[in-house]
Amino acid sequence: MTGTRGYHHGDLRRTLLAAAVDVIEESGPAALSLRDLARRAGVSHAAPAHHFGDKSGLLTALATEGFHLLAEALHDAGGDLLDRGVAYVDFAVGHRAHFEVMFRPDLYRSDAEGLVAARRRAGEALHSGVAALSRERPTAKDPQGDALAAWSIVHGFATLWLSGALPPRVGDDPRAAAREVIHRLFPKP
Amino acid sequence: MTGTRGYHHGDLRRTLLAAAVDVIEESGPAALSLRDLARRAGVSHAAPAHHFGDKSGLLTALATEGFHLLAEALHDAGGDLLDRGVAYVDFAVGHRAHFEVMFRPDLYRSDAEGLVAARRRAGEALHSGVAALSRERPTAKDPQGDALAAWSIVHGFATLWLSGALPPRVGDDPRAAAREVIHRLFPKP
DNA sequence: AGGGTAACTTGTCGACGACAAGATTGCCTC
DNA sequence: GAGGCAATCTTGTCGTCGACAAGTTACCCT
Repeated sequence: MTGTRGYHHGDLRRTLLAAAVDVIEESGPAALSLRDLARRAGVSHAAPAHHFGDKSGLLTALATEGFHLLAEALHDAGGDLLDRGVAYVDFAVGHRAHFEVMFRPDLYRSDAEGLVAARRRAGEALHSGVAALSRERPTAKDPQGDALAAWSIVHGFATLWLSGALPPRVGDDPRAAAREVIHRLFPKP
Repeated sequence: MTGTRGYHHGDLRRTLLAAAVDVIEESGPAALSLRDLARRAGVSHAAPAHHFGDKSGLLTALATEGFHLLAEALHDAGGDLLDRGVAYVDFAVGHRAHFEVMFRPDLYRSDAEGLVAARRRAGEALHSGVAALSRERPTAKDPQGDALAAWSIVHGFATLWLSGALPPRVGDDPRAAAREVIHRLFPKP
């Protein structure tokens, strides 16, 4: 059913998205080409347009998928704020292609219906982690400010890590390094 | 001398870089086209190649210029860590085109000679701010970890701000919002 | 004055994105 | 089980772009 033989591919949409992830992980979003994706999937050069409309349609789908995956990853990380922060970084490193597209709204249609919903879902998962913080640290006066600071520090660390801008001494374990960085923002007794 | 008349443009290199900044600020780096820049400057479609070799050459020059500007901005901000952090965010917002290219190494030649030097200069300006912190807070045990956390939080805030991902309630003054966020990482007595 | 060289032009090629129009297949209904 | 219908994919084409090659112009220096 998912075989590639025959006139109908069977699962071309998913195949194209997976190929896009491969290309972006190898060479970045700038190197993405619909014709190349079609070649990798073994279909004609115009086949992708049927599923995504145009290039930004494909990237919209990729970003939407990314926000859903991020929301799930944050959910699975449990209620602890530190763990959620590490999960955020872990998602960025483990789904680098999705992450690189998600925060580049000039590449896709940021007002697309499914995307808006997925982004809101991820945003809520992000905020509920900070709500847990307010419970365990009653001294916190401004949970929204805490949320912004937490989001900034994990997002910045992830972005710097992915761009290769960090000095080598940071090491090669993003989870451990992220944990230390987040710990500085919310020190535990 | 800098007039556009005659066969020789006079200052084409700078004109092209300025036009690239305009395009990127309007539509992002993905929309950049050498032929469009040439049209804006009133020269032939192949003129840019003479100055920059190819597209990544132009973006290498833009990133190099960006790192120099960032180093100067950090220097001018003075010795206080908080002020330097605000200056970092202010640079990102005020030179959004440069900033967006600088941390996207897949767009340019990250091993180019001038670029490596400029990036190191900016890195030193970033670190010397944290050295000042160690002086005023002798309790700090790990200045390199502090530097990484500080860089992460300002870089993350700037990136989120530029991507438009922040909720509207953060307001429209990036300097003030950045100051609050950084203050959470390094609270003053 | 004149030659050398940097700066710019014209011309061309292959690749890409987008669009149009046609071919094929699975499915649904009667 | 036969016909029709819609979704899926193909072929063909156009304008634009990046890159390269080869030629042209103007500045500069002695």
